[in-house]
Order: sequence, then C-alpha cells, then structure tokens
Amino acid sequence: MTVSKAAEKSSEKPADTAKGRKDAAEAQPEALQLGELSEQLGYVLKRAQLKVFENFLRCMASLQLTPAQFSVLLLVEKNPGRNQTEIASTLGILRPNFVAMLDNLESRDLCARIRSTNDRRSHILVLTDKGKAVLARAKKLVATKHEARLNDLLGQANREALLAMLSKIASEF
Amino acid sequence: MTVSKAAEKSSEKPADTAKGRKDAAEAQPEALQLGELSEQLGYVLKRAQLKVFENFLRCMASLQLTPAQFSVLLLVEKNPGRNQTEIASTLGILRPNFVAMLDNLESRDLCARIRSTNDRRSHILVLTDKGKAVLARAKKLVATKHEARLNDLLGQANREALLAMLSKIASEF
DNA sequence: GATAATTGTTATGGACCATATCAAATATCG
DNA sequence: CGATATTTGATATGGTCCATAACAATTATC
Repeated sequence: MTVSKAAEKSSEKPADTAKGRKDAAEAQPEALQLGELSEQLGYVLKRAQLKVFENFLRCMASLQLTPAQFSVLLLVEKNPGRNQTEIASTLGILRPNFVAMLDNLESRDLCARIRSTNDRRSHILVLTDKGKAVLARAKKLVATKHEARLNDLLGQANREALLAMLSKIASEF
Repeated sequence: MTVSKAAEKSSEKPADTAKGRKDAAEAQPEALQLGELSEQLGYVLKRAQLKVFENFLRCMASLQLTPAQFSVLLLVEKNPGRNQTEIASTLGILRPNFVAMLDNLESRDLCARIRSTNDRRSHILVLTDKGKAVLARAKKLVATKHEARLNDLLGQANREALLAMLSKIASEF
C-alpha cells in the first residue's frame, strides 16, 4: 500500500477534455490508472486513516493535541486511578514509549503521576483541573468540527455502520 | 488515538463472572472502560488498519512483500513506462523515500529502472518477468487469503459498502 | 545561450515502534 | 523468615517511515 501524507501536490489533474489533452495527439497528460489498487482494503483504509488524522490535527490545532494524546486523556478520565501500564497497554502503547508521552502531558500540566500507596512501584494517573478543562474543550471540537463532518459526508446511519464494521475488523480480523 | 501493534498481550480479559472477579470483594480484575474512545472514528480506523496490514503481511510472508511494495508492483504493472516521480507521487510516496524502495525491488529482480530516451533524466519503471510472476502469485494470495477473509467477516455487500465509504473519506474528507 | 525547472539521488532529522536492560518494589515459595 | 522471581517505571538503543534541503545531470524557457 503506502500512502503518505505528502500527495497533496499533483492531485488536481486536468480531466480528459480539450484543455486536458491539449491539442490533439500530444503526450498523455498524466493521471495514472490505479487499477486494482482502489479495491485493496488496506490501501483505501490507510488513505482514509491518514485523511482522518490530518483533519483531527487541524481541528485540534488550538489545543495542540495529537490523536494519541487525546486518547490518553480520554482513557485516564474514564478510568481514574489506573497506572501507566494499564493505560498504555489498553491503548496499544508499549510502556517504554509511554514514558515520554506522559512526560509531555505532565509538563503541560494536563495530567499527573501519583505514587500509589498500595504498590509503591506504580504511578497512578489522573487528570489535572487544566487537563479536565482542556479535554472538555477537545471533546467539543472533535464533536462539532471532526465527527460532525463525517455525518455530513456519509450520513448518520452510514457513519454508524462504518464504525461498526471497523470495530469488527479491529477485534475479529 | 494511538494504537500500536503490541497490544496482543492482555487482550483476553475475564468477564465479570464469579471466575472473573474471583471471590467476592477482591480488587477489580482489570478491563478498562474504553468509553467514548470506541466512538472515535480515528481510533477505530487506526486499529482496523493495523490489523489489516498485519494480516496482509502474514498472507504475504512467503513472498516477502509489504503492503507498500505490493502497491508499487501493482501500479507499475498497470502503468508501464512511467517514471519514478509519477509512480511515487500517485502512491503518496516522496521521491527521496522512493529511491531505497526501488533499490530493494530492483535488487530482488522484481522491477527495473530504464533510462528514458525521451528525457534522459527520468527512469522508466517496468516489471521484470520475475516481478510479473511474483505479482501474479501475490494477487492470488491476497484474493484468497486476505480479501476473502473480509467477505467471510462482513459479507460481500458490507465489504463493498465499507470500501466505498473509505474511498469517499480518502477523497473528500 | 543564460537562466529556470525537473529528475533521481544523498544526507539528515523527526516521529513512531520495538527490544533489552535496569533499579526499586512487590510477590512467591521454600 | 529469606532467597528468588515478577512487576513497574524508566533508559538506552535500533529500526522503519516520513519529511525537508541540497546537489548533479538534464531539459525547458526565454
């Protein structure tokens, strides 16, 4: 598959009109044939995912939250009192890689590590007041600017069907 | 969102049965609440994408083809005589990053760079005989082991609907 | 024919992902 | 109890992918 973010340059190709193919028998303008590629689930899935993340980042520009950071805040809010290992593994983040991520969120005073009194090895994670406030604003931005756009594009019913199918793939494929 | 590949460890959580919560009032077993995360398109999309790529790699293990490499071979076959810039940009690959990729495919004798006689700057890309043969086998593997599984999981109609929605997101979001 | 643009390439840095390893704390079991 | 194993957070490190700048060779433009 492939699909990076930087294919935004030569996207608008001239159609096969008089202006597109210029005079009469000039070299083909461009516009490659995707062929079976457009039927490959992985290819289309990846392209869609990149677009969605891209849009997410634009919507969150004012809060400077990446999709990964947003998911951490959401999960910590929903599951207060859990430690790093539990939060990280639920999100599919490896513990070593979670450290720098938390360092970042903690340095921005969005969440805090608290030494557990039960098990003094582990750090309990909680949202700070600022973290709760930022997350609340983030949720609104996502709902109004991000997810709402999906509804406009696909319709409510289709959007739910899409989510259901993706969940099925994520859990049963 | 987040979602890496390494969340395959503590996935099977015991349900909240007698065996799940053990005796009576013991510490909560585990099983975090995903909450709104499972409604976030980006999160589910990424998880699904990782699963699909993972399965793709397993299906292609005998041919040692990554999704990106497969997409290159497909596109070169469908569009013979195009140069590196055209193939790369169509796939969303930046030209500098495409060089090593082609070096790899060329070293395995799957495709070849040919200096264009029209424009001696550019390299025309073609599949070798071996490349055509490998691609043919790859297509069969993908169709029978990879895409077929999607049909089993979602059904033909749903699979097509999914592809259509993802294509719409990829192109219009 | 001088200048600008394009093609493939190299070098380089960043982001993300994965493994091995460690010290501190806890669990396990003789 | 005490030796050993396990768990937790952390560091170091390497790999892959993505992105930008810069370059030589070639071609286009004026």
